[in-house]
Amino acid sequence: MNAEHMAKLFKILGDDKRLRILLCIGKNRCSVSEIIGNTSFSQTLVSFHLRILREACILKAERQGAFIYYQLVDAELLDLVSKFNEFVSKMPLEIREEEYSCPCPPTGNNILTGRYGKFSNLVLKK
Amino acid sequence: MNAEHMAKLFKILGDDKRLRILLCIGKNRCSVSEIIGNTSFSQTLVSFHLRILREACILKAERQGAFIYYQLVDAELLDLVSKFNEFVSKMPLEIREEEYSCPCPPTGNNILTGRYGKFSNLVLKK
DNA sequence: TATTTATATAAATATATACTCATATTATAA
DNA sequence: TTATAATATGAGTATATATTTATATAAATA
Repeated sequence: MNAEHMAKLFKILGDDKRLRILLCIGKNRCSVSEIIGNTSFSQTLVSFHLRILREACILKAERQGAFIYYQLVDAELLDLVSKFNEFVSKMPLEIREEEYSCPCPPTGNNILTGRYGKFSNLVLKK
Repeated sequence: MNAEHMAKLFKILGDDKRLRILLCIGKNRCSVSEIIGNTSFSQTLVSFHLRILREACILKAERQGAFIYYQLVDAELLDLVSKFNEFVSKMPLEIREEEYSCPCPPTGNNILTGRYGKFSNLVLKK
């Protein structure tokens, strides 16, 4: 596996607004106006993120009159994202919270003391 | 789909060094020393990233004597990452390059002029 | 052809993230 | 018990990324 290449893709997906733009487009073909309307992000912000997605070859653009339509280069990406969504929804809550911090170590304990992990109730193994 | 939650996970995976640490651990159980040895990252850097992965509930830690062993909380993540790897390896080269910039628009042209996209050879559609 | 609509872009700013440095903790060995 | 090995952590710094601001381009319309 190539960590560098993957990290680039993950980094691009690792922004909630960019993801919302991607999910908004889905497997369809959307004009920038539609995206702005659906997300309520500013025009410049949408264009900024669309450029990033386009330059990463995740989206392709096509002008039609005054409008520019965007769609996925490879729609399989959506299926992968969907699988990640299932995975995330099964994860411990912490990563889904504002200040996610899995209690590993949990409050009052320390990783160095041997007891941590919300679900494992680990104890020091000698 | 929850863009915010997914973005958090993608963001954590969107760092090549963190990914290399994850791939190094794989479905095994690795001491920090092993990770340092395999990656040749500094001890502090490895600990820094391990903390991030641990606090996101991606990794769990277990002390055994002086050593602390790390392993995936849910090994299915590796399968997902592997699928992403396949996807990335099929992508146009640009995202895999140092300065990835899909020629959309390509050099000399402009997205506004209607011709861009390495593989689509798009022309203006009226 | 002047104006408006749709969109892009460069540059400035704000914010978040990665990395390093110095130091602390725990366990083990001498 | 002291020293050493394994690891963690807080804080500072460097770097990258997101967002906004101001402006530009292209097409459509008046």
